[in-house]
Amino acid sequence: MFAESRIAPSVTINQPVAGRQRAGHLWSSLTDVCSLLQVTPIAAASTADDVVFQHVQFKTGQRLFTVGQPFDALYILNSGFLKTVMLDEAGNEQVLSFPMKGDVLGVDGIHAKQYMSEAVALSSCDVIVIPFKVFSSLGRKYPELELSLYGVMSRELAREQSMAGMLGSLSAEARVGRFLVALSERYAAMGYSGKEFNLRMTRQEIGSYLGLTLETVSRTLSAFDRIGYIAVEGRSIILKDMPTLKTLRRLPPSQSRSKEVVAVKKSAADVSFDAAEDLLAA
Amino acid sequence: MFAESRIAPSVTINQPVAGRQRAGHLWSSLTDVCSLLQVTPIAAASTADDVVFQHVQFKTGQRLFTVGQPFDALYILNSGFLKTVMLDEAGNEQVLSFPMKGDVLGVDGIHAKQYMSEAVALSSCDVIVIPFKVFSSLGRKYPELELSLYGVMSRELAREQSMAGMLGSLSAEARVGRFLVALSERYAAMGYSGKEFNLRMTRQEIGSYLGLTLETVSRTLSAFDRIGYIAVEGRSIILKDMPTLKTLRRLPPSQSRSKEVVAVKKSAADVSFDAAEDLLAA
DNA sequence: CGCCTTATTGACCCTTATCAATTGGTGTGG
DNA sequence: CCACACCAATTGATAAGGGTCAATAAGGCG
Repeated sequence: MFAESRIAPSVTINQPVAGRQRAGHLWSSLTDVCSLLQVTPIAAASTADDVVFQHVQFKTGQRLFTVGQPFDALYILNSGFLKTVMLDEAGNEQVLSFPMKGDVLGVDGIHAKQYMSEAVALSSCDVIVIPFKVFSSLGRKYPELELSLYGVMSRELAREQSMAGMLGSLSAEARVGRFLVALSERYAAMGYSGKEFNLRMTRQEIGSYLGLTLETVSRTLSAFDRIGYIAVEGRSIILKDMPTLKTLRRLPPSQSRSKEVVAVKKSAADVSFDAAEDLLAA
Repeated sequence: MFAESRIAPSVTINQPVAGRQRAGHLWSSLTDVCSLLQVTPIAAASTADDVVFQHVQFKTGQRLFTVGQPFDALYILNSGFLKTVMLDEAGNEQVLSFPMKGDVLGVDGIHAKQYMSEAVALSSCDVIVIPFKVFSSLGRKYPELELSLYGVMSRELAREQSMAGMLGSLSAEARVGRFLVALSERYAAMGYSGKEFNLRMTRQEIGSYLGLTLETVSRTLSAFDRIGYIAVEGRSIILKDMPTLKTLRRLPPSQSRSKEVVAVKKSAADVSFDAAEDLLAA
């Protein structure tokens, strides 16, 4: 039983935390949760292995929580794929993120005591439920733990910031290119192939996430394929030129070049710039 | 001394926390900080009035911290105006926010132990420095305090999310309109007039923040003025039709209308829709 | 007082949204 | 088991929103 609940972290990182069976549900220990979060296991945590967290399964299309629902728990994704969405005043969905294994969900509900977004399963999912009350009392007991939540939120904030930067200043090609590379890196971090993978979301959802229409996403993918940066066939993607995809030139829309930094890094930048022009010419 | 350091919250909200003079610098108590953050004063805080936080002054153009600088403190803006910016790979500035009194700065540095953005003074500023070590130990002593940091970060995250939504789906007019209204509401919350105020930032900076060019910002403001939604003259703004500015129609770019919600709220929505068309016609 | 930054406005056109038609895939019911 | 319906994706035609370039005016600030 102990052996099962304490698999070596290096192994658990690349496959779902097994947890243990009890009363027909899966449960995870604090140690399991830490390894899932890639947090250096808390020294004292093993003494608290009696604290267990419940797993819940969701099928495609189901929602973990919805906008306005009272906030009471954080969720950690153990396996499967999700999207999180905001709803504007007209009820239109705007995709905010595509959480994957190890990601924390529901953080935006802490402030107003109700969730500000919705999390929708894009596949069968297994999530660990962390009641917020339990979490914060644990945080008091293990300062490293609360620091790690600060870390998670801070990272999330930084991600959202660079997302805003991207939406504000990059061309469609650059957005799609970076999106693919980001996905690739996350798959790779999970132990899957970073070169070949299947998209779990529709063009519509990608477009909503990137601030583009589904047609533009489709066209851009087709263009990338034609040029040879990738191979697409429906939702299957093979990346062939990640460096170029990652650095595709921003057509300088917010030309907010600080006058100090004008002619910086000519060589490296212009390589990807030329590549972008090829793309447009094709 | 007590009287000075514990001004009634209702008063301190609308004017800089005075703090107390000591060794040529201003200092604030924990109670002062709480009132600045609009956090319900911590019950036990008065017993900890020996904990004081240093104020620091910055002049226009100076930076509170820069990208890559080791993270060691959070900052709370006591008076003045700032911008925070990210730098892309080419060194171009992208404006992320325009912090005002009571806002917390530096949160994005927690995760990687170094600041991910820069904070630049747009006017003379007075900020309170909260060494993060001090903060987290205080958090352990006063759970309400740490909860309030969670709250701040969570709110910040939600703000950033709706910002991303706005960048991804709203027209230039809608962005500028909402920007003005948001500014207005923040000025009002600080006790200033929400109807008439001066912009503290350039068109360039507004554009960078909204994902537009300075020309588009300028043109949009001129158009608003022509129609009568506002009166502009350089950086002075008078809002004349806030409801319309706030609800200016989103030209449906990411037409991700969920099929359930199609013909919702006709009357209210179409009023602002018509208004938007007037704008474009003018 | 004069320089330099900021703002305004016009002309042009490129990128990307919009509208529309077609195909392929999947699931369901006759 | 096939036909039909439905959804995702691709691709083309068209146009407009907003970016780029440029010239001028209006402010600050040393």
